[in-house]
Amino acid sequence: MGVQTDLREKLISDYAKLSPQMQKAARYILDHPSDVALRSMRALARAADVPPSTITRLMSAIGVETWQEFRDHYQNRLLDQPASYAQRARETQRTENDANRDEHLLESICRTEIDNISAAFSPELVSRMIEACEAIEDARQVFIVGRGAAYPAACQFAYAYRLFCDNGVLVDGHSGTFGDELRGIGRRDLLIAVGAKPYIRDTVRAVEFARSQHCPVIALTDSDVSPIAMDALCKLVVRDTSQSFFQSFTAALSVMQALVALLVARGGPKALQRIAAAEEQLAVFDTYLED
Amino acid sequence: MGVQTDLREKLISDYAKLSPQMQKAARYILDHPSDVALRSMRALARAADVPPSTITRLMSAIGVETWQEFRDHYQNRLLDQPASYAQRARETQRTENDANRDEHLLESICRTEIDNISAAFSPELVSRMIEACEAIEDARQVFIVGRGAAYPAACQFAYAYRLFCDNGVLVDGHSGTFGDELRGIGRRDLLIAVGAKPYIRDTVRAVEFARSQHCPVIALTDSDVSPIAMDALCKLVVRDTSQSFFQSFTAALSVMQALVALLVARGGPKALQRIAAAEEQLAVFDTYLED
DNA sequence: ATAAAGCTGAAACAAGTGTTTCAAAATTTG
DNA sequence: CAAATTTTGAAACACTTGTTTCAGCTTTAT
Repeated sequence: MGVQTDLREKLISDYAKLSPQMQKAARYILDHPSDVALRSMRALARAADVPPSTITRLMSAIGVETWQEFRDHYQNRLLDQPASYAQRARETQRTENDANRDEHLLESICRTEIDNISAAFSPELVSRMIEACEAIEDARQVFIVGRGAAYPAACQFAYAYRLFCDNGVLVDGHSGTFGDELRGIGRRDLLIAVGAKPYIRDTVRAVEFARSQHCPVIALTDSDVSPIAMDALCKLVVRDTSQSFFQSFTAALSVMQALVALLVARGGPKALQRIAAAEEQLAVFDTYLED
Repeated sequence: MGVQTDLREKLISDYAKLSPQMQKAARYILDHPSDVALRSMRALARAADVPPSTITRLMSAIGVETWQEFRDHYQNRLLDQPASYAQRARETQRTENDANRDEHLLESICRTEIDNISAAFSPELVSRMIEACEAIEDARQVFIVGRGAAYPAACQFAYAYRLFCDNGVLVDGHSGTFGDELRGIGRRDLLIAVGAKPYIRDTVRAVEFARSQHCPVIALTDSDVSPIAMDALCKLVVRDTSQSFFQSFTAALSVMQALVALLVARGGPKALQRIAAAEEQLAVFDTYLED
């Protein structure tokens, strides 16, 4: 059962009880952990100046079934994934009885969602989000497009953005065709396009049109080579890994919300003031339930 | 120019000139860089759903002699950039000047979002989600309501749900008033209501109306005592903690997506069949961009 | 010293690796 | 429409992989 003992610690504590050759191997592993993750067992054995069989013996000595298991552990450490994702996935597949199947699925979804979010706030993405903010702040008008499953994320941003800026336009095709809504788009404007595979034709067309009018594009999508990301000023590539048939737009939504938060933070008191005004207006329309 | 050309950039810039299969491979590599460093070429090919030869061909297409060379490049990248999330968090906390203020904010948003998601998949919520699924499966019609900031989450569910069930209705007020859309709601139906503080009057009214018609309610909201959750058959209470002025709907969206995944999983092959049919229909309408 | 216990490394193994080849299929061209 | 060209994936390849086996080599205890 999954007592997630750290194999490195195990290696250290058992070190004294190992045979000389195994100690040699163990020592090399302790000194060169990344070799375990990246090189083959034989290559490691060569580097440690030890026959391959010694490594195998070392494995069983520290209570590890197979080299694969050991390597997986080190690979996950390198990726900074606290729990062995692959291993857990296998575990989940094993217990396939009907009673716990649903719980397993949800647990696995949870892990995936967290992974997706973590990846979305990687240092690289963070700096790209800051770039995106700068572009948004400089834009005359901000168009937001997202169809199908990506619509909610686009919608979320548009809704929040409009509470403190009045230059946001959600291109949703509700009011006639796309062409109408994008009319007049130009180099001083900005298009935020959201979409993952399968790419919806309308979204790609909107991006292409914007580009043809020299309007810069911020792409929130699933790949660097997504058609939406082509020639984009700023590519916000997020994971949409999911257990189900549908892609997950959780990370996309999260990034959208983060952009809003960032814009407000950078906007200072002026932004907050505008939000207050917007809220007041909504209150006038009796939108909210008073407590 | 530098021998140290970034192979990733090369892959992106040459992407358009590659053959379809190579694009498939290139795309997988771009989306899963750590697979290059950690897994074997054949394993990667399998994951990318491409024959091994395609990878070899891709190598020569981008001017790389051998897979080894390519892999080494990615391994070095992985080692150079140990920017583990936790580590980075500690680093950033040290420097507290204005330049890093944005990074800090995003960092903190990330943590909060992960917390929100984790809480949403707690054992208690998991079992409630399973209850919710059972209710949805038994319902004659499934109405989904969510206004304002909660609209995207409602929308997301409605979109996905409609791909495999035809008894879902998104109550969004687009087609006239709420009253119209909820007409005929009754004890055999189900209302899924989404909303957090500040509660929007329309949503609460919809819940009250449903209740008056003896229609059970599933509430996706921020508190057990939220007006939306009153007398609900099933309360899915998620956190919406956020660094910004706006609540975060990430957890709500995630739960919605999880519900969909669960419904599909429980629906078995029949559900998948329906999805296939829906996809086909979308293809007929030329919705998607072909690859 | 000598038998018992273990440790060690060469060799053998089945399975998996990266690469090349080649004929069929798909696409483009004339 | 057919011919020329490109693209594709299965098969074959030589080699490496992780593991097991086994005979020789310590070491140790009597």
